[in-house]
Amino acid sequence: MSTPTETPSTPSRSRKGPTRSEVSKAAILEAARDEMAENGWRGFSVDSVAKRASASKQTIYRWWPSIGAMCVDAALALIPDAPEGGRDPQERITALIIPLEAAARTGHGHAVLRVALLAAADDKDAGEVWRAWVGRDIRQPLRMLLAELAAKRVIRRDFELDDVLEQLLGPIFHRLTISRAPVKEGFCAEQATAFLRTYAQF
Amino acid sequence: MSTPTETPSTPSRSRKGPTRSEVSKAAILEAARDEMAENGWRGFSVDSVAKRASASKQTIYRWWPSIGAMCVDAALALIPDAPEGGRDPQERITALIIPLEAAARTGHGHAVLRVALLAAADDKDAGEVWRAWVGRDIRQPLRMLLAELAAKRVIRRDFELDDVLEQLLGPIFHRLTISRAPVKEGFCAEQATAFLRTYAQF
DNA sequence: TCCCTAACACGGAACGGTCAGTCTCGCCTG
DNA sequence: CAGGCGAGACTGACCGTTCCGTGTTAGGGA
Repeated sequence: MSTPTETPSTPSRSRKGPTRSEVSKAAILEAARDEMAENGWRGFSVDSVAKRASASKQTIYRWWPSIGAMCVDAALALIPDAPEGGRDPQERITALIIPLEAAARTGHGHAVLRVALLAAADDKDAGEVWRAWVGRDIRQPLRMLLAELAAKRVIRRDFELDDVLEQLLGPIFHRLTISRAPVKEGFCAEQATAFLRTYAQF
Repeated sequence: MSTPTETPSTPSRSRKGPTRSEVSKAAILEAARDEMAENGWRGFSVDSVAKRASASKQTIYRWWPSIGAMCVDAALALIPDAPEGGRDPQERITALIIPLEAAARTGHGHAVLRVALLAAADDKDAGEVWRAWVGRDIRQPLRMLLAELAAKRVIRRDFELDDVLEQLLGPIFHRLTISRAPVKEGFCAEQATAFLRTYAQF
């Protein structure tokens, strides 16, 4: 997984007492994913997660500032690392977003990602966790790549980075949340192709 | 407004007793919009809507099968009718989705639409109401239009209608929900342009 | 025409059940 | 001995439903 922001604040190891149990944390995230898939966002309950993970609610609130932040972390753990992009511009753009597609292609991942997106849109903390991840793993590398492509005259220079991001991510998020249709293989590659056609030089 | 599906089932006028109060219904929808904008989806409560509208919860559940369905109806009432599209393909596609942009361009509309989208993604009834509206007001006219453009060789024939829909709607929904940035004028026109570039004949 | 009555909408209030977020235990670990 | 842990109590809020008393309307009998 792509180290989902250190948000679950691992406490500094310069004090007395036991360390926080990574075992409990993992059990909580696992239970959270199952509850997310079963009950959606509004129907999601901390009590159920605690019970399913045989953990105490206190432990959950020790790791995360809000349940939304926990939901996003739980989902981010399903997203694999990005592959090495080749030389082809289309391949390199696809490589940035294909981890999302990979996570979304199972029924479980589809549902978990949906709830995480709902959390990110509905909960302040969750939104920050999500945007931090996107910023680091997608937006930043995308910015470098686009700058390079613009310099090479592969794409036009008059683009707004965030507009491009929305064009690449919007469709797959729409599919995950509103239409709920399966994400077919190559979906993200299509978005990359569409972007290149849109912003091709002349 | 674009008659948001008759979903709030207006009962047939062939029975005894008083008619349902359209005044109450309007007050409820108004109150619902305010609560949506203030509290988001998970923080949204029926009790608060009832109190704010000086209505009884009974009345709410008489009109709508679930609070999600009510939220979607409340938001749909903000969406104006589509303008007449001109002759230009780009204009005609833009005309289909610009009502969404118009509704999203105020702070209030932005927040209300966001919650409606969350409801549609999270609640079964709400999702049906939303998809029914999109199907009637956007998907169906879009299908006709695309068929015409394909026949005239303006666009390629190998497109999937729902993929196009996602490409047109995904970015604005992403902006409403995840990035929460203001929707600038011409946003939808850009999506239409991007689509035409992507699917242009060769 | 007039009025009675059954049927039902309304606001308000209450219900049992669930949940969030906090707190307190007693135990255990480093 | 500081602090994590599971367990569970607690308060206030909420959901979805039900009941109440009042008001409004169509249909029917005189």
